[in-house]
Amino acid sequence: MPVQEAVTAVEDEEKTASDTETTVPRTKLSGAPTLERVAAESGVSRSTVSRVVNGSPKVRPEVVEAVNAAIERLNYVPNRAARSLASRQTYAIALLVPERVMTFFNDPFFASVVQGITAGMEDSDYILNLLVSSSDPTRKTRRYLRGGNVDGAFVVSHHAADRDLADLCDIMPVVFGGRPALPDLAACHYVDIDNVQGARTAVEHLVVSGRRRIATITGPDDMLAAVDRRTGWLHALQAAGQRADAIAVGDFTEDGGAAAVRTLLSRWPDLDAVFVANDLMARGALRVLAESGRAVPDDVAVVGYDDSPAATAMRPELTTVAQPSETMGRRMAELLLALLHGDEVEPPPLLPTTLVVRETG
Amino acid sequence: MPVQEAVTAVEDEEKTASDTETTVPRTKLSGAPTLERVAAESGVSRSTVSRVVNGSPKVRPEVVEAVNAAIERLNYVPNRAARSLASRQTYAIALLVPERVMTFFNDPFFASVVQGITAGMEDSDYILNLLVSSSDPTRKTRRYLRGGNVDGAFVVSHHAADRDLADLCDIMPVVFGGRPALPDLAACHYVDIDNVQGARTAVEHLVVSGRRRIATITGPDDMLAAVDRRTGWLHALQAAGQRADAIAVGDFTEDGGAAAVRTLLSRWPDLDAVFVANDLMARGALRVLAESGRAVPDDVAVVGYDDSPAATAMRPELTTVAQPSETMGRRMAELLLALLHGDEVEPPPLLPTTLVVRETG
DNA sequence: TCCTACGTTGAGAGCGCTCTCACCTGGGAG
DNA sequence: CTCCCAGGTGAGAGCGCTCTCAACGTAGGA
Repeated sequence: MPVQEAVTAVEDEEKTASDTETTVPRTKLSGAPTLERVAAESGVSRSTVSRVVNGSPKVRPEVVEAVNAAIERLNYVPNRAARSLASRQTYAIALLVPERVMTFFNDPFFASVVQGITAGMEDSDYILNLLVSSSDPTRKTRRYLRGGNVDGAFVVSHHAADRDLADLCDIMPVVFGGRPALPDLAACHYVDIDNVQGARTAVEHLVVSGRRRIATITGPDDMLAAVDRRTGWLHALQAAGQRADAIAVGDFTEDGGAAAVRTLLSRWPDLDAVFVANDLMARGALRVLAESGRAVPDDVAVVGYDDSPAATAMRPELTTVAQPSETMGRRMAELLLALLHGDEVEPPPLLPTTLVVRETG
Repeated sequence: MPVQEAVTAVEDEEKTASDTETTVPRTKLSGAPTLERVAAESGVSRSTVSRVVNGSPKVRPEVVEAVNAAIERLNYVPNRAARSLASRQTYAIALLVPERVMTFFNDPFFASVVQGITAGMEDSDYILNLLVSSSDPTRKTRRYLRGGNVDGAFVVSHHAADRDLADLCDIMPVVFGGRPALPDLAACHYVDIDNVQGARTAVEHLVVSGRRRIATITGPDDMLAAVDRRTGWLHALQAAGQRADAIAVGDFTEDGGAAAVRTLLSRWPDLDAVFVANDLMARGALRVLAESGRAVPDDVAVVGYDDSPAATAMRPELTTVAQPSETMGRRMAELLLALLHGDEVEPPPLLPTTLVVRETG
């Protein structure tokens, strides 16, 4: 039966060729093979080829095979724009990265999350559109997002309290990395790490090793991760029947950590352990502790959070809480993909952390 | 004159509405306004609206105004897929990030470059597609790139020696961040930082401050940046009439730097300065130097490269070479945009570095 | 034997836009 | 006065795909 079709194909090509002569093509017509071409090549209709490409079950296996062979032979790749236009889906997902995160140095956490996301999307048809938005998202970004250019979005951020982001959730499925600090949590989806448990485990470790005056250096209160870690610290101390009053607030930077531990030392000179909400601050703390003549971990134990490369770069090496950042990215991808697929999803569980015991506590 | 047109618009809406009743729309038809709609609203043809949207000069100013008003009123955003399909341009650019770079994210350098790129693209119609490719780029990535889904590509990498990437240059404009280690350089475009001059300046600084035995710790030979830095070191020493034999190869990690400086110390115990090809290795070197009882900078001066946050985190603070990473990203964006626009471009000049003198030399 | 049902397939109408071309004006040249 | 040209405009044909619907066997039941 391919005879007639083969003729059609030839005619087609000739017509194309002569068209080329007369109408002057805007770009090389020779370019990508189309569905039409594959149809001619395999002797079926465009519709059937489309079905094969999209994995419809209602095509005879032998036809599927023939079409796939033709696709292979022609090296056919579907045209995304055409597909989008016809199906009203973009097969694109926005990856929103607040500018702050980009400049936020040395935080391999986000890089890992993004890597997890990309890994999780690998087998899907979706691609990622990188949007680095400043604190005041530009007209371009907004228009882009509202203009129906993406089917969904990831938000990778520490404090995702943007008003625009909340609205975004109404237009398309959005998955946040970390519980967003949004008023209406119900509307949006997120994957989070169990910061409370992570901190709690760290502090329990300190308690078990005999520490009796355990302070903490927290992050800014507008970052939920920081708040959660402090809560974990509190719970562990309450469970152990210890006082939980030695708190200093840092800003997640090394200098902030240094300043915070100085405050701590002056108000609670008898402290014998500090749980620090991230590694960078822990480094600052270590420095000040050394300057003040206290031995780590003999006089004061220190436990950080993140298990960043900085942790092993310190002397002594930092005991810290490792976060499953890449897993987080993967879960985010899975969640969004499910949402996009229209599946009924339930909130994914909090991801567990791991305490990495090194030299400081 | 809008009377007749207004009627048309109403009819249009009614037809749409009744269609909705009978044919059952796949998605809410109410959705985005189309060119057609804007045309009806402003009483001109679709063609004219298209001209206005694309900034054609051959439209009467008053018409332009009327159309823009309608666009504003309707909150019209052009449909990217339709535009792509018709114009055979995608208005998308691939941002290729080798996986290694993601994991190797001790390096705020890349984050800055990416930020520069996004900043440079802000005012264009193009958007970025993030493609994190493993060393063996997946089928998906390849197909995506060859499938005509992007108009151009950025490659952000240390060693861009991929064979696939070379081929990519034949299909579309590609701009590399850093001179690619490709056989046929002529075919592709890049923006690079003047590593030779950066290193040379650093070493000259050492020479001027009276150092007489200046060693270097280089990076791997397959990274052009490393090779260039070593060349700069060589040139400076030759110009100063000093011996240039004290070389140890590192791997850009802290431990690599430590090992390298140990080698250096054992073979050239009289060295009084080390130029280290990146900050991370410099940290390792500093540690070993301290362990070996040498004072920095009194006995041995150390100069790093990158001016990463790590530089200021060290004690003593590291003298190092700052790279204009964000500028590099910006230039990359400008270059690719020009290429895409069809402009005749000449290779951009090497970007100058800055020596940041701190405490180590 | 006819009718219905099902499983496959093809035809064709768009999706929203760009771009060519033909058409209209009006003004200057012949 | 006619012709031509140019700027400005609209009509209409696609771009490559999806999706509905109708048409086609073919097989089962009445």
